[in-house]
Amino acid sequence: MIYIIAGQTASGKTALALDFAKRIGGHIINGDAFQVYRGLDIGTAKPTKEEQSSVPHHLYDIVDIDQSFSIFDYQARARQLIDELLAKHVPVIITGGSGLYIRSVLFDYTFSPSRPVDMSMYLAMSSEERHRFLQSIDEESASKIHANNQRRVLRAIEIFLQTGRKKSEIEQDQKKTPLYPYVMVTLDQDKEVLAKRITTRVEMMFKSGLQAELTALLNHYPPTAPGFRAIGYKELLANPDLSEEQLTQLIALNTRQYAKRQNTFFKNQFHIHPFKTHDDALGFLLKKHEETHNNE
RNA sequence: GGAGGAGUAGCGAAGUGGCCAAACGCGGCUGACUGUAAAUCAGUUCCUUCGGGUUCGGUGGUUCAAAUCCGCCCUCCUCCA
Repeated sequence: MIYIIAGQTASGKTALALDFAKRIGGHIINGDAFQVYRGLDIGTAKPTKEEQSSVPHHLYDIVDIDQSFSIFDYQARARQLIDELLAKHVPVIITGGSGLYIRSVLFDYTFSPSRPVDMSMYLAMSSEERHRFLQSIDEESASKIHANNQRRVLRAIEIFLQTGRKKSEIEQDQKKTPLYPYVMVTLDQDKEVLAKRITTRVEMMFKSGLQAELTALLNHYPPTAPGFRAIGYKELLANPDLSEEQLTQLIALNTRQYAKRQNTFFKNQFHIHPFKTHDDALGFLLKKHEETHNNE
């Protein structure tokens, strides 16, 4: 059984995962796109060293900030890890806020090994032309992807060029049921409560030395490194003239908007059990764990 | 006290007689999501029983018709005293 603790950023996932893991002797697997980066500690609210050593943690700090890391890498590493742990009957707890990453592990998402293809011709097209081209090779995908969503249109074209198959066709062939049995819990704070928590958290990040962390990292990595696209870092890099107060507001705003998108994704893409409090969620998870234990 | 300028939807800001419930941006809300996902994109945003109703600082006028023109009042800004 895989336990998934998801929810919006700053909702209290880390603490819940820690408590639950300790109670059942489980291992925690990171389900967060930016906590995989070494050095991004304060801004990503990564579990502290002490927390990480109190329970086995996986897939944290596995790549450098200037390395690219994608769902493809995540899926492969997470699945391998899950298989190993389950084989040893170790309960697996995935926690994080990157819904798509978690989905790609649980469901039969298939990513073909990437083969470089020349996209320059398509990059040069207008978005209308590009969308029309996609229509000509994969009508179904074109109908699902808005012409303005250039990133997705391009990817659908790229898939076709790399594999010779339509994106829609590849997805058609995938199993629709989860690959692993799972229970998923989310922590849902009221909007106002979450907004306050986010602001407080951003203020804390500055107090803990977010600026200094970034400055130190910039001695080793270029500001364009993939890891620096994370909220909390990208704002600092893009707005060197803003005051700490203004930056706090900007980061909090971006975080709130991100939290909203997370909420939509979890609510609509998974079967979830939502809870408002840490204790309720923990109680539910423990009960679930007991049930599955008795069935084994 | 005098001279100018400004007050438009949650905020910023266009509009200066009819095509205005009012462009656009931000924020808010809802949604999509299969290799950048802490990303990218879409819809929506005065009220409504969907017939309509009530708006552009306030008020009184002019006009077939006013956010737009005129009078008075209120508030804010700049300059002169």
